[in-house]
Amino acid sequence: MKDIRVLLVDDHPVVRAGLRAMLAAFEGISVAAEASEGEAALNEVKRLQMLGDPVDVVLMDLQMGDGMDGVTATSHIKRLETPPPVLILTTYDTDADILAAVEAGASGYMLKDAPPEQIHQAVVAAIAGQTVLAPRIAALLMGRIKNPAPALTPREIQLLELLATGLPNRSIAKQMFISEATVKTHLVHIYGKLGVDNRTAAIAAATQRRIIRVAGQQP
Amino acid sequence: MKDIRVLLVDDHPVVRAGLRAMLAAFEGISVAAEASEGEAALNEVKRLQMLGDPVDVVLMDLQMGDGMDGVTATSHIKRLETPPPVLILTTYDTDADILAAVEAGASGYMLKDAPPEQIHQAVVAAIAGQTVLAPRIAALLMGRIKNPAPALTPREIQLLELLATGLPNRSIAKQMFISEATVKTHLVHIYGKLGVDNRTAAIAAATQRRIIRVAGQQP
DNA sequence: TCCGGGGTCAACCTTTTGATTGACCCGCAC
DNA sequence: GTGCGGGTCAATCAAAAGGTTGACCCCGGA
Repeated sequence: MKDIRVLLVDDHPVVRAGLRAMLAAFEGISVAAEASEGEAALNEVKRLQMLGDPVDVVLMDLQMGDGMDGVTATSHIKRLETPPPVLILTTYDTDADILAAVEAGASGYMLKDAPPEQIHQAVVAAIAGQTVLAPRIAALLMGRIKNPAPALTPREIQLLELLATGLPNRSIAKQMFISEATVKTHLVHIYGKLGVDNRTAAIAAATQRRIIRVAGQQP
Repeated sequence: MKDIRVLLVDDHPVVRAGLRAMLAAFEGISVAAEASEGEAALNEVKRLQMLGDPVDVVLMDLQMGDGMDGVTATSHIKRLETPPPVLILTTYDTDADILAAVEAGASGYMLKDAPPEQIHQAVVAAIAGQTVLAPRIAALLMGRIKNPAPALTPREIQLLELLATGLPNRSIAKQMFISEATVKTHLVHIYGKLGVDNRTAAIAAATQRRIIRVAGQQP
């Protein structure tokens, strides 16, 4: 039987080397290619498909130093004709990342501190078409069901993240390519969902519920 | 000549495997042991010294899921009789732990996205007794010397903490038993010291410099 | 097909925040 | 005792943020 062909996407050479070494310990699996950034990853997927030697699964980090980020790359890959499953493998377990990644079409969400067997199993399960979630992620999602989720939209979360960096509405508008009026509209919605009435309280609430992460904060 | 003996300390199996594979590519260097957390690292150093087979250098991550963190572990190791050099190898360059790590006696500070040769060179330099800093870290430290610490007063920090919970000036005033005018005065001072011009940015700056801690944030 | 939600924008008005100036009290170091 | 920094307060004006209403577009599901 042919080996499972994996594409590694991570901006850290150390992590790529680690995954490569880790996967090498298992039978029937091999690293087809590596990419240090989203755009390169997309091109690799396309290139190998063109060559008739497609990757079976993509292991994708979310945080990328520069270049296209993991969520964007995932959604691009998922828009291909015959997209491979994309397994997110990242360091953090915040809502912002998870929701965006799942919406972008990711087949799973694993944390980097997972033991080798778990990562291997996740890869196999992803190829089988299953959705795999790290236990901590699963628990987090369960908790969210019991605790009526605020249900912020991706756009709102994106805005919230800019908000937390201390930008005024005007700058947020520029960065998001929308008008200040729209920023205000989003803010009103966010305040309503979070049950607050000012930006500072919104950041506090969102941080507490792990919807966003703030500077200097550990996973 | 005897191999350089390295101790790897990182809570992520993936990263440990990566470093191991990466170092294996170089001559004259070998991984003597691994630890997933600070206390285990300290014990490994002691154990190998006792066996008369001491490690020559420690590669230490700062962020540790649970157990003793990297800074604490470093200072413990440095209190041994014949401490090996400790090279910090971490993900963030915004981390306020940089200063703490250097104070704890770290011989260097590298980022995980560094290419293999750089990491190898850093290890060699650390053993030679040199201090090695990633270019980005060096630049950051320089900036911090030029821009000395803000030196907020206790009262200002207290206010900042209330600020971070999302309270408006009026409520902060009540909780601190002062007038709203005084709250504003304090805020102006805080903004000046932190180099910002609004409350949200003040929280972001104070959080990043670990002046305050926000909800949901780990120590 | 119609409806609803997400996303966008504008006008308007109120409230809050930010910036400036000036003032007073207190304790402590010089 | 004089000066200085921390802490307190007030008045005032300008700027930003918050709240409301109403509107348009697009898309996907009932």
